[in-house]
Amino acid sequence: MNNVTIYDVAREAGVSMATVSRVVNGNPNVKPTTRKRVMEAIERLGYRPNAVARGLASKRTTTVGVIIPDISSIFFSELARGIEDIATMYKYNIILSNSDQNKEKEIHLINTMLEKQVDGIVFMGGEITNEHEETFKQSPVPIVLSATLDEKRELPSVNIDYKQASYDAVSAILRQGHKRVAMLTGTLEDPINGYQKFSGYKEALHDAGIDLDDSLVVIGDYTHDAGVDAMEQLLKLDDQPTAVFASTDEMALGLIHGAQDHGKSVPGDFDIVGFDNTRLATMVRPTLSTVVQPMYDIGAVSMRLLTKLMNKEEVTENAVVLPHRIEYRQSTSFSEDE
Amino acid sequence: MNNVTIYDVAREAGVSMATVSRVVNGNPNVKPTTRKRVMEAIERLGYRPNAVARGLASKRTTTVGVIIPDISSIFFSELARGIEDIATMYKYNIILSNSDQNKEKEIHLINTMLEKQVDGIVFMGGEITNEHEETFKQSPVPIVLSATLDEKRELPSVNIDYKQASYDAVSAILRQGHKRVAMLTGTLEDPINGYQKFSGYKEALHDAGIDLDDSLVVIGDYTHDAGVDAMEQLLKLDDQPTAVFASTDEMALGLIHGAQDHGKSVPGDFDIVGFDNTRLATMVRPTLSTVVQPMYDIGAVSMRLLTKLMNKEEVTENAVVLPHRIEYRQSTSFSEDE
DNA sequence: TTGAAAGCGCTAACAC
DNA sequence: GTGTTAGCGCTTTCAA
Repeated sequence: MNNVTIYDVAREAGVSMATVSRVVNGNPNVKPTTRKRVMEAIERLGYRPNAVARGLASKRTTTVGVIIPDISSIFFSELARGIEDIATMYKYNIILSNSDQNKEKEIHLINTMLEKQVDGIVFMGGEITNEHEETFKQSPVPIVLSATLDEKRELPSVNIDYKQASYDAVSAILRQGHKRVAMLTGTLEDPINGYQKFSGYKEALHDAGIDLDDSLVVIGDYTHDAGVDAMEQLLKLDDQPTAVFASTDEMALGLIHGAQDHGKSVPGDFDIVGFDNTRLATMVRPTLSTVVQPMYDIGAVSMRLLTKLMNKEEVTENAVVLPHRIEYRQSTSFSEDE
Repeated sequence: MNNVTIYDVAREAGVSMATVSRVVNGNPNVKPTTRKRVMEAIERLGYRPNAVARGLASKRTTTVGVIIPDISSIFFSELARGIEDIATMYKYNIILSNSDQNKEKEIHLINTMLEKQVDGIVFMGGEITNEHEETFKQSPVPIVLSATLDEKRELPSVNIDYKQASYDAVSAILRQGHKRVAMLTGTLEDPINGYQKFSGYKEALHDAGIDLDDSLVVIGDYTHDAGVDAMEQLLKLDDQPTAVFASTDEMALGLIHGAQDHGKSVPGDFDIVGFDNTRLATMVRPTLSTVVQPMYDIGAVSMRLLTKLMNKEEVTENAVVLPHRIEYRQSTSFSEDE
């Protein structure tokens, strides 16, 4: 068992625990010969510092909490990897928990993590309610929102401009002469995949002088099957669309496959554009044209921002907005919009 | 800030800290009226127990470490979800770290987690070297291997029988009359995706009286592109295969797309079978026939096993082997092998 | 450059 | 049913 304490090392090396502590923590104020003696004692005894005791004494745990809707999602797991890599770089460990975007779970998880004395939290979620804000406000440690919108833009956060990205994608489609562009979106209750992206779609239509046609708007639950179903629904229309914009890549794949299942071809019969540029985008035929959201970077920047906040460094911009772009692949008959 | 301690609550409620501790920990030996008084004081003061102090005093952190090759992998993230769900069920939190299957990182991570006083570890990795075993042996807390092989079968672990699964898949293909069955495998250094699965392939061929043809064996790095490249390589052969078995789904998708890119059809020209049954298998056309590996369950069972070990419960079987089966979809021209 | 000593906030005997 | 009292293993002044 692991019962060697700093005290045992001190005795073994003939010094005080304070000195051992200094050596372990790389404090320069230790005579080299002493340091050597201590190191040897540590080695001999197989001493392993107890981070819990250290945390209690120092009030820092070098651990941050990460609340994520679903780690098995191809989208969020990429974000998580970005978070973890930067955390590792700054010597932090991560406590990871799934929330399923359930408000009660989210609040509960924040409290659990605060009990565990995390030094900060990265929060990925859906809607930020007043209750969320209340909880965030009570937190003694910084919290940054990652790929998650805070209406008021006062909380630290890292995102892209979803509405603008959506607007750009739909505008690019329209510029190719498409008159009937459908959208497969999330529900309007979903701030990003629903509200923001749909707003961009509407605005792009409006600016192109095209009326919104409700029959071209389908709501999906972000699964591949939702895409397949949506395409089936669109194919039943008398006046079918000639292009479809989906708010996630996975649904876009579903659209492509739904079309293919009915003998239609992409991009022959439909131009399809997705959103996110997950790895799925190149794992389909035709490969998917999509809006690039830099998931890994969003995670990485979120964690970097959190380290600054934890160190009480000066932060110029609290609400970081990363750039987006459109990657043209085979699912669209056009490939640039200059 | 959060400076309310158990002592403050005790004073506020007019009881001792021991009583507050009892209330907080749900100890039944507290008079209901007292409990109520304490609860109210807790509420009034906004007291939040400090899990670090509790961990130091009780020597239990209700936290377990999870070492994973890459959380952004569609395969491992599903496993992680299984682990996390069961951990939550048993009131544990998870410290999650990526190892990239790098031995030094793996060993380092184990030590870091032990410093943080985790109550147990779930380890996902590649090869278990002697150094790994040495480290595992030194651990004061239980470690279970998840989707990871320990040659000697002495460490707690949860897997399926990869070799048998591979054997079953290839045998099923051969039973359809295929004479030239190729395999896209990992390197032989990879215990599971390389060695085990390839062994099953060889044995199936052997039992069917077919000689191993080296030109039909391609090694890939588990990416979609590796599948595309492998198919290109196979298409150059004078004597082409009529079926290909891939050791992961993602590579199998690559095979399908590689064939399609060259105007070949699946399953017309090639029967393709994958391995894992990740969500990708149904996100492709034709949908992928594949060996079902219950990733979520492997994660869940691993964590369940760990809880038993942490509780020092009796464990009958240390090396758990979960069942596998083959799911037939559109990428094979046959659909059962009864 | 080093040591002594006082906590950090809680749990867990043990006593009453 | 409740209180007292040692620690848990470490960091961190403060002195020397």
